[in-house]
Amino acid sequence: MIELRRKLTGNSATFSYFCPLIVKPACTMEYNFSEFEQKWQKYWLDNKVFASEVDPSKPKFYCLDMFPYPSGAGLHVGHPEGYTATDIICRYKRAKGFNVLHPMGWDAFGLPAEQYAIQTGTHPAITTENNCNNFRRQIQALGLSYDWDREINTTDPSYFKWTQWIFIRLYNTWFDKELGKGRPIEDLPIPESVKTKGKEAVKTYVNSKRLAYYDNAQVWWCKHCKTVCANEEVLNDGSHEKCGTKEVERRFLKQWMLRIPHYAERLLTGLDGLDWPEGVKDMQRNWIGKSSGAEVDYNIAGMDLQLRVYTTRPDTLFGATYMVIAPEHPLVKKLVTQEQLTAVDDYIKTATLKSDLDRTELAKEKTGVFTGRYAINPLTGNQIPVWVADYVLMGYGTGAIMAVPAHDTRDFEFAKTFGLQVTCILDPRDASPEIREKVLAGDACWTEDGAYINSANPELGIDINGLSKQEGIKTVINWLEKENLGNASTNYKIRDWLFSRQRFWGEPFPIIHWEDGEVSVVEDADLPVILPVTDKYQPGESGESPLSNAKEWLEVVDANGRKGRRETNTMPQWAGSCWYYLRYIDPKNDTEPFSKVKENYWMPVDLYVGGAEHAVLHLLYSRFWHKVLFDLGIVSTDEPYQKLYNQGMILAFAYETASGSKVASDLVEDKDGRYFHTETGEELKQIVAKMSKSLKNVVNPDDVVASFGADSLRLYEMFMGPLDATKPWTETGVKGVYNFLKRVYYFFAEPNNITDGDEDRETLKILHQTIKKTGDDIEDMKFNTAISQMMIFTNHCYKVKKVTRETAETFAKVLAPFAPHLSEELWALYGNQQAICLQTWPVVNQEFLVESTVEYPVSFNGKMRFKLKLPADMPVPEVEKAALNDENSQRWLEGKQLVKIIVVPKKIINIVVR
RNA sequence: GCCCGGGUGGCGGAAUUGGUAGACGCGCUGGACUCAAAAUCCAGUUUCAGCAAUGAAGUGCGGGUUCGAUUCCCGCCCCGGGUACCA
Repeated sequence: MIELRRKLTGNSATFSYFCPLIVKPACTMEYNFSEFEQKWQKYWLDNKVFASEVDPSKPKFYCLDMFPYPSGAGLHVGHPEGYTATDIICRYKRAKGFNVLHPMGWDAFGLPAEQYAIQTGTHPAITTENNCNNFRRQIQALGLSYDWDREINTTDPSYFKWTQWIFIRLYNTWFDKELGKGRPIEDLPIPESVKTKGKEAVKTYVNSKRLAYYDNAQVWWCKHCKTVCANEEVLNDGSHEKCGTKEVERRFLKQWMLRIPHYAERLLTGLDGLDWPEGVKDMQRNWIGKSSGAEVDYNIAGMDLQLRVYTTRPDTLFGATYMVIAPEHPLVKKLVTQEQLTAVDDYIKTATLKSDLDRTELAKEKTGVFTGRYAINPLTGNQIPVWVADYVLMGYGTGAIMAVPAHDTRDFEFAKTFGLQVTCILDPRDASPEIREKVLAGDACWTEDGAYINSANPELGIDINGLSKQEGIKTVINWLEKENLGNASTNYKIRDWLFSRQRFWGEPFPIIHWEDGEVSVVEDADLPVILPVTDKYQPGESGESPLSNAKEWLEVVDANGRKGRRETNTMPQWAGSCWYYLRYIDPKNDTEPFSKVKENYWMPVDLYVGGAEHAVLHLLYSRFWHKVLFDLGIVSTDEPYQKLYNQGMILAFAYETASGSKVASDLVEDKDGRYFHTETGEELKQIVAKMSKSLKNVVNPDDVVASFGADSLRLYEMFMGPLDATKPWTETGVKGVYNFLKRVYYFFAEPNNITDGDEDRETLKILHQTIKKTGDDIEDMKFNTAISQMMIFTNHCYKVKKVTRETAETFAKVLAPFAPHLSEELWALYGNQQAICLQTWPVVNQEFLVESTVEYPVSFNGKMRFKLKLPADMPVPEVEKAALNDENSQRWLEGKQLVKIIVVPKKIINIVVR
């Protein structure tokens, strides 16, 4: 043992300094990963090696992982994928001299702990704590370089105190449309007309401007979960994404809502400056759904009434042959004629009920009913019927439309169903003659561009025939504005955010409802409002939260003896994750959410890595809160996350029969790459599917760590393929990288392989190529190719059999971000005193990378035929000569005529012959 | 329907300001070590033809541009994700 150390450290005098760390290298030739992985994890943790503090002398790097919900099932192999990627980057950035902030925490409010409480009576806080402990243990076993002093937990009162504090800020903010920013509610100008109506009117007015408000809302209610869910939590197939059941229905309930649409434009334009995947930006743009067009007033024939519609195609106004108004539209009652009253009433009733039913009926047959009224098309002067139909939504635009059936598929379907007139005003000149004929006759719908026809009214001084679409839209809008019949207008699809849930395990709202009808927020000094002690977690059937059972907690009395009740709804799970990246900056601060100085130093997040499932909701909500905080001067940046990256999903192989039914993996037998059912003998097809308990193909990171070590798990997850790709897990793949790590250990821990003296030139070249490629690839997040380069280097070492200690140490530094435990072990084995994770990244020496000769591929007519070694600096004419005169060329030139020769220096030679 | 991704050996995947297609790994085949096995090491491995040298084909399909196309253009097919009466 001593002999070995002496050899490795090269100098017996240094021996006494050998292990300044509490840690000793294992110094055995076995790749005994479990021994030294635990040892180094303990060392990092005990010495707080990855703790970071504000240091203006260094460039900062804030690297954030989407924090997990600590479920009872523990970590799955998907978690370590993103975590390893960020860990590699953080370790690399530290080595490059950055001050790195890399925290981890728990998004721990949520349904499962609460459901478990209902079943077993165990308080969710206890379940949550156990799960967090398990998650922390599992994550620490992966050797991730988090600063654990910054760990946060959204369910901790010292955390959600500030979530409540931010809610109060939202409540006390209004959006100034002129300035395009949020401002304190005290600054809200109250119009004289409101003031004269008295105190109540002022209060109502102010409430109507707050970013957070309490109102009756038509909401989705999940009968299974006994809670409301946001629109976006109800999936296409009508099921609730949290529980998967289809027991979702419409209800009217008093709810807290946030006016996120006020920030629609800011949320949209803010995307432009962000380094995010274009796909995610597109999804957010679609979600915000900006469109521009015009609002147009239609006079109702025989009434002193106008009906306002929103259209993106004012240029098609000449083709508007009827109108449709949403069933919930406030003017329906006024509009409908006596004769149509019953029919319309009936229709509205069914329509309201219908929204309770499966909203995704594939056969979306258009329904509707005539109101008995006619509107007047302002351009044609024609009377056009006004219908009520549920294909027009109250929540978008003005809740009424002008229908242009010739050029809108929905309107066309409706017109055909009810025999309404179809007038073509866009001639599809470029379409096939058959289609064109049908469109002109009103027998087909044409939604693309064309040439305007029937689009002039000389009496009114308007004519768009012959104009382009752009000009047409502009001309009609100008005319409408001049005639005072309408104006240009912009619309957004994004709706108010339903922000309350009838659950126990969430942040209580800092709100009190007083007996006199006043609503007030809890004073900052009285925060946090903690959850009551109770043993009743069951929500009520009709929408009351479990909190309404906690009498002592619920009822409050103010100084004047006025009685009040606390808000019993709780916040949705999104709340805690909306701002957690800010709390990491200063997690123990109990006088403010975070120090301004620290915030100013660390923000924005430089890199945010997580799953694409949060592409819209979490990331949009979070940006919204951040912008409000920015407007109030609480944070220093307009956007929270500068760069975003989505890791792909890790799937597993699964098996199915010819008829498509899935077979659990333990019933599958592999015979030379073909798969058979162990019981029926039937041949099965291998497919790629999500890991699931029922398919018995779930991989537990604990098992992988136990069998192959944390470094193997880390390396495999990075080696599988590009980080953003979806890819299947294979055990043989893990063995592959495990084998690589063993080769590294066996070679570099073997004293006989490590020499003194000058390094071989070829080895230096490959070493420096490896430093360069690995560093570049880490910056590009192309970890799979970085690892393959390290494999190439290791394979080279096995060929040359000996490397210098300097080479070995340099390679250990390059490997360190990927396989930190093994690298620390080797580094200590070479007698180094300070941990490798504190070393600087090796510098690439260009001198070793320059090639003196180039091996040119020589092609004939683009087909590579042979290779030719030539000096790298040989001028092109000489390269041509050398290629043509080479003996290998003769057989390809024989009997052919040389057309030309192309030489791309240092790349290729192509000879064209005929 | 619309909006994004993506299609390369038996498998995971490399390679793009157009320049040797298949790096690296898995699997497979052969060899060394061993009484033997495991482990390890070494060699081979796109397909087809051939003992071989070598030749032909080849990056979802069909065209095009080019000395040269996985890469660029046009038209399709298939797979994955998002979204859906948003006027």
